[in-house]
Amino acid sequence: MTTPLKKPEQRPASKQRLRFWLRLLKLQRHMEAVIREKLRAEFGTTLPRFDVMAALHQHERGLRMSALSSVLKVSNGNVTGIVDRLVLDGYVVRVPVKGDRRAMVVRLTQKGRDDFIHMASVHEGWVSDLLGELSPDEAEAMMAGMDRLNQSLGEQT
Amino acid sequence: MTTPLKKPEQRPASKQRLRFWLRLLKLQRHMEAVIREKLRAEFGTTLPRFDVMAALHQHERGLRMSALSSVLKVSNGNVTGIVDRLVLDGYVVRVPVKGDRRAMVVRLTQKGRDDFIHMASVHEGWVSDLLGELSPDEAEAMMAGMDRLNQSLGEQT
DNA sequence: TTTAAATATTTTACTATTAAAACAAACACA
DNA sequence: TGTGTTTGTTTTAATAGTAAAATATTTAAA
Repeated sequence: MTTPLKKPEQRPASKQRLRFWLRLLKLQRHMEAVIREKLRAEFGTTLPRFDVMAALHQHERGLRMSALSSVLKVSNGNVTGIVDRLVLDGYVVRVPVKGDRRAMVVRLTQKGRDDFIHMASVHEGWVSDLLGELSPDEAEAMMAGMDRLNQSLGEQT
Repeated sequence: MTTPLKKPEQRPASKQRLRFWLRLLKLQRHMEAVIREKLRAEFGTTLPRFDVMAALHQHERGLRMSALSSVLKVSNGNVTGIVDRLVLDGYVVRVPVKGDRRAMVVRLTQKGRDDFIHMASVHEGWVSDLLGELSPDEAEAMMAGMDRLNQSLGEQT
């Protein structure tokens, strides 16, 4: 123990980091709530559906179910349900993988691609508006910090 | 239109802010996943339960259901279910409000208080470890940015 | 080649989440 | 005093999320 007195500042670094985390959570939750609501109101869709479509848009050739859940960092069973509903609505297809009868590749349909491109551009505007307070330099500085944290988190676990 | 040329950098600020948002999400999701898993493994509880208990711990006198959902920024119905389960397990109680037979105040039980205090201190350690890369100055600088953003979000909506 | 282990996905059971509807009680006011 | 509106909470129906079990297939090993 380095501070044997009453309770002057027991572990300031730890308290500060906790405050940091609570601020981050507040910002993230607020932004996410706004984006969810706008996706619902303007496009009748949801954030997880948007996320799946975004991942598939980045990987034109499609992704296996397991790759999709790993990219999105959610469970396999979760992705199964979301993809089921996207298939129902004609935004994605499940394609059997030649040479491995267990696996399925999920891919955007043309309709899925067209709709996503439109939604993504509007979405970018929402995000930009929400972060309007941020100057480019400030954004860059904070991103550097977040990148370091993300990297250190990747190394753990 | 200010940039009538091909597509040199259509709206760089907007792209940068989008990247900022994706970094923030990644960090938040990773940290949240770790914390969820630890809460489950070490304490057999969940993040929403922890959040409710944290809110009630800050408000010793208890909170109405509606105040609770407003503090946590989740829907009324959501809180109903979480509180139901916390009541079942003896961590919180619903107390009728004198003078308004519609309302209920939710409060921590002694057991709830004791357990929360213990969990909260361990939780603080987890968060501190996850953010170990962050220097105090850096944390302070980033928090200032997040505070400005949180404030500007509060003003909108 | 049969068997065992690993892999890919889905299913199951449960908690969490929302929006909207349903209820009950309080309030406003003619 | 009714009666219509607002307020506080729960219920309902749907999607989302998890861990764990189940299934099917592939790979490895004996």
